[in-house]
Amino acid sequence: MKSNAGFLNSQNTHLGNRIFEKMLKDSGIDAFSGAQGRIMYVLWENGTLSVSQVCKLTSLANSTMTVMLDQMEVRGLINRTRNERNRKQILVSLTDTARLYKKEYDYISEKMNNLTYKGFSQEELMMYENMLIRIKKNLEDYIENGENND
Amino acid sequence: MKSNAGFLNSQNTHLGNRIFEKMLKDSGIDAFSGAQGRIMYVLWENGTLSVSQVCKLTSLANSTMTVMLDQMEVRGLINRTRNERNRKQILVSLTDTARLYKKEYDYISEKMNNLTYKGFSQEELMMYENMLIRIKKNLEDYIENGENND
DNA sequence: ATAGTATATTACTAAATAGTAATATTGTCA
DNA sequence: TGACAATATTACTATTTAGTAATATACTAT
Repeated sequence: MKSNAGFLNSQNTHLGNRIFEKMLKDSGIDAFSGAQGRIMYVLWENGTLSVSQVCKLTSLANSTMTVMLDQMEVRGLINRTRNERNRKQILVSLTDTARLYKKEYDYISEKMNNLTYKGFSQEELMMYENMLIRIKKNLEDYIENGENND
Repeated sequence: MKSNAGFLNSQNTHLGNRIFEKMLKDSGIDAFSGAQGRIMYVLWENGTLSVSQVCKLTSLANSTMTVMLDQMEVRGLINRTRNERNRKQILVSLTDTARLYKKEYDYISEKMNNLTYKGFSQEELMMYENMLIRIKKNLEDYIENGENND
């Protein structure tokens, strides 16, 4: 299959990240970055999670996550506690401070969506999302078992 | 507009990058990385370009580009020469060495596409690409002039 | 000629991301 | 009990990406 969708995607990621970081900064939010916001997002949506669940839901590597959680703990955004029901796991939860930022984050996300998907109908946006979900599944499947049967 | 397409996209980027880097490594390619490959890609496709054109075509920031080109020059992948017709510009061109890698890069890209868009019809893939192009335009427009008229 | 603009580099700082190898803790199962 | 697997941290290294401010060079237009 020949396509430059992957390249386009990489471009959009760079552009989008730069815009989003600037939006946060311009909104006076210096308590957290875009990358930290994405981790907070899965915690806002799902409540308390184990570290590996946060990795899974953000698609970040374990080595990345430990570093990010360290920072966020120091900045008072998350707490880490051991899961008493399965003491192998560390549970990550948002602090009250972090919870306060949800509204502002949602507002900026919406602004970001408005400019990113300008000209898209509801149907088109849903179609796009569905494709992203299918792509994600393909990539995850490959990482889990596909590497060995090319 | 409410959507988590941006979040999905960020996930797919992480997963895709990890897979692609590993594919390069597993293919024995240690002469360049995925990020460098994307810069080489626009040079393979367009021939010699000025630095700002490479920035534009990769959607990377200028500060990123200088660093990347420094590395690639040291590794013998690109040359920099001053444009004699417009001596403000530096022209970036691929070395013969870099040109040799095109076939292998294309092969790996195709493998990457096959797994990423598994289950997609030609029409769906084209639709996806078209949406990415529209999104890119929206983001570029915003960076160029939209920041001041929200 | 000079002022302003465009192009690019230099020289920083900082953050995000991933990989690896070693270690600690805990749970599971034979 | 003892071996193994799962979960997470620690302690690195390296790369990618962006921002900023200063500087150099070259073109343009008045």
